[in-house]
Amino acid sequence: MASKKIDRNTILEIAYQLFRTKGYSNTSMSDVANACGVFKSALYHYFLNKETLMQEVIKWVHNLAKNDSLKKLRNKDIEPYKRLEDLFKVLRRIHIEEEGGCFFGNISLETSSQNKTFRNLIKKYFTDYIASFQSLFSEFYNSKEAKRLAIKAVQDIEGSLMLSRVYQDDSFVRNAHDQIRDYLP
Amino acid sequence: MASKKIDRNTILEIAYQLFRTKGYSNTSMSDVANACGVFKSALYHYFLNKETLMQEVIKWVHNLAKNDSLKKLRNKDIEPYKRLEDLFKVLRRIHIEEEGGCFFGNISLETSSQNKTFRNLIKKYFTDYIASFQSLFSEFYNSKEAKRLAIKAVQDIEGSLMLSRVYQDDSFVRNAHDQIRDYLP
Amino acid sequence: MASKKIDRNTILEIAYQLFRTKGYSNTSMSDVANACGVFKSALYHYFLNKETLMQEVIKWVHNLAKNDSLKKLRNKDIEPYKRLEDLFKVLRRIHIEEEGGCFFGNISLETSSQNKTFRNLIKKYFTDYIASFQSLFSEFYNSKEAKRLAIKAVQDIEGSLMLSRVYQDDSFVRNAHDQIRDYLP
Amino acid sequence: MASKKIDRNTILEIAYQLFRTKGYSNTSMSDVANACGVFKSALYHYFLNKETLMQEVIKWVHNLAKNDSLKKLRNKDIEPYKRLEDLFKVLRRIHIEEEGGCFFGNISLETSSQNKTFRNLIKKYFTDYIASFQSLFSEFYNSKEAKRLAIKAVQDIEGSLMLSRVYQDDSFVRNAHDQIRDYLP
DNA sequence: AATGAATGAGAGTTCATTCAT
DNA sequence: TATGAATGAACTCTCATTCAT
Repeated sequence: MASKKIDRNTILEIAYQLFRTKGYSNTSMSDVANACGVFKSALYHYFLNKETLMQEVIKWVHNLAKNDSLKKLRNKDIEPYKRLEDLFKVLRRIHIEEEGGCFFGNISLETSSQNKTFRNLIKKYFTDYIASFQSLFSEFYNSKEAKRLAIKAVQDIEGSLMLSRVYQDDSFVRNAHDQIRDYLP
Repeated sequence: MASKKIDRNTILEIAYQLFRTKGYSNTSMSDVANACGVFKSALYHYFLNKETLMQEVIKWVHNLAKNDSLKKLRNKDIEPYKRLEDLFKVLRRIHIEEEGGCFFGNISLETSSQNKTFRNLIKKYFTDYIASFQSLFSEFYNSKEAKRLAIKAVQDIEGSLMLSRVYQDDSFVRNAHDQIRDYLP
Repeated sequence: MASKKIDRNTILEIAYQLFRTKGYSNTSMSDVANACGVFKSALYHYFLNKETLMQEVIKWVHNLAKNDSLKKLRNKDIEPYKRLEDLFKVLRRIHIEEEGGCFFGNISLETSSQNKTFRNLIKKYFTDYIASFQSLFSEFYNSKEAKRLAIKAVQDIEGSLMLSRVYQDDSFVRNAHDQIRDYLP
Repeated sequence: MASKKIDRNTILEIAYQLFRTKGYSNTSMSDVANACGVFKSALYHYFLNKETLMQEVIKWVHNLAKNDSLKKLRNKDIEPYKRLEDLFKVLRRIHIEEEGGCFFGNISLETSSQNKTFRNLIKKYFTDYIASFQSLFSEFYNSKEAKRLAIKAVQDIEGSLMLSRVYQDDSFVRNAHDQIRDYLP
């Protein structure tokens, strides 16, 4: 709790990890401050309030995914199978190794019925997520079918993450990844 | 808040609806007491604390499903297609018409990483849920394949509920139901 | 801060004294709780929030005055001069001996421009206050003139209280009382 | 909040308006900084702390009045009636048109019982205020009577401002002005 | 002078829980 | 059993103020 200079992005990253693993309601501003090694009031220098912090976290994570893993899905210089495999590798690292599952999946069920702004931001993420899968599948299917498969993929991943979380067993997620891989011809 | 004789089961039902729609952390004992028309302290006559209340709620809902909708899935006196359709009708009523999605799905992502007891109770529910689907599918497939499809079904339903919640659009759930129906030959 | 049973009216009385002497913004719920010998949270058992507490305090003081000193002003069984003198005695006790001036005067300048509800409650008090004076003066003047004098009286009292407060000198208030006494023929 | 060169007098003027309309306790250093378009910490270059700022504001306003409106009251080159009328015009502009009433009246009831320094500064203002009226009335009455009327005038003005504030009705102030005008023969 | 970050106390409020009646 | 009051910790957020740059 010493006098530490803290960076806005560092707060976002730390808050992200807490919100992802503990949930939004169950994470206090004190939790965030302590994890940052900063006084609670310092957080309010960067963010208007807890709600705003959460919104910024959501946007930040979304942006990170957009410019990295989701972007790669669309990169036609790489073989489709390889692209899928690369994404799954990232997802397994985030969702399984780091534990706590998918940030968006977790918070969507907790917050989307309470807070319209959150829901809209989460929606934007899922729309991008689905669109990226669709882009990949479009290389093999027509637009409509590609979209159907993309939705199915996201749905499968999120559903499997839930079961993996409950059963503390990665195999659900791994199986979901396998199934999605089979969408490619 | 008046002097109302309240029944233990009524508390469970009311608490269930609150936990389902608002989440566990976001529902206070005051919320429950108010919704029950009872003083907060009265709740502590029936339940040791909030955690216990939640556990009892989980068991209660599980039992209700077990003795009703899940039971029916196994009833060979009724045509398999009809059984599925009946279940989906119930699910749509609970998940969509009453809004707020699936209690177990919602709370599993919120609480299962925080509270081992909750997770184990939720696990038992999903095990029963999957087993009931498996029982149905066993009438057409071998045991292993039936289990695979059962897991897929539950996964699809929960994944689709998440998307329906985020997009405020029932079609994801309806499509999931359609897909599962197609598992039957 | 021990386990003390506290009475709602006691809270109102204690809060009244604090708000009167320290002002509304400058009196914290902790101040009130400490003065009551009660935990802060206990106050919220009786009052929704600080604003509500203040509103209830205003109503309570108004009612007290209405049923006591203001009522006596209208009592025709007593000689007019005596009635005025009795009121002034009470005012001097409250405003001067107990120090801190007039609750309504003090809070009206502090809060009436910020909070519409407060202002309306304060307005009701002053309307009653003026009406009581008017009732007395009506025994000697026509209605319109009685009202004019009543307003003048209240205005004089409040203005003199301000000067008495600033100069720490009772004579302003005493002079105001003398002037009002001269309104009677 | 941008990098603005701010002038000490500008801060005083802005702080004055805030303290006058919102009250001392209810105006934060942040409020002042925001209204000035300056960082909070910049204020501490000009003023030791909030208390000092307030003291300087009081002195500044007092000085302004002293060298302007109060000074004019004593100017025998102008007809007494005209002088009074000029003052009232200024008072109406400040108290009514700009809303929020009289700075000194407002803060005297809020702060004079809490802070001795404030009270003494406010006292000095009222002493000057009364003396100016006295100077005018001395042209028609002996010293003692002139002082009595001067006090009455200030008292009336402040009392009427309170009622005008509570009733959101200028007529109290206007009537007070009319009454004072009648002190002149 | 001025910035922008940090401080630490304290504001109002809500929480789960306990206890005397 | 049920009530209504009290508890004490924790919550979100704001305050006046300080400090390194």
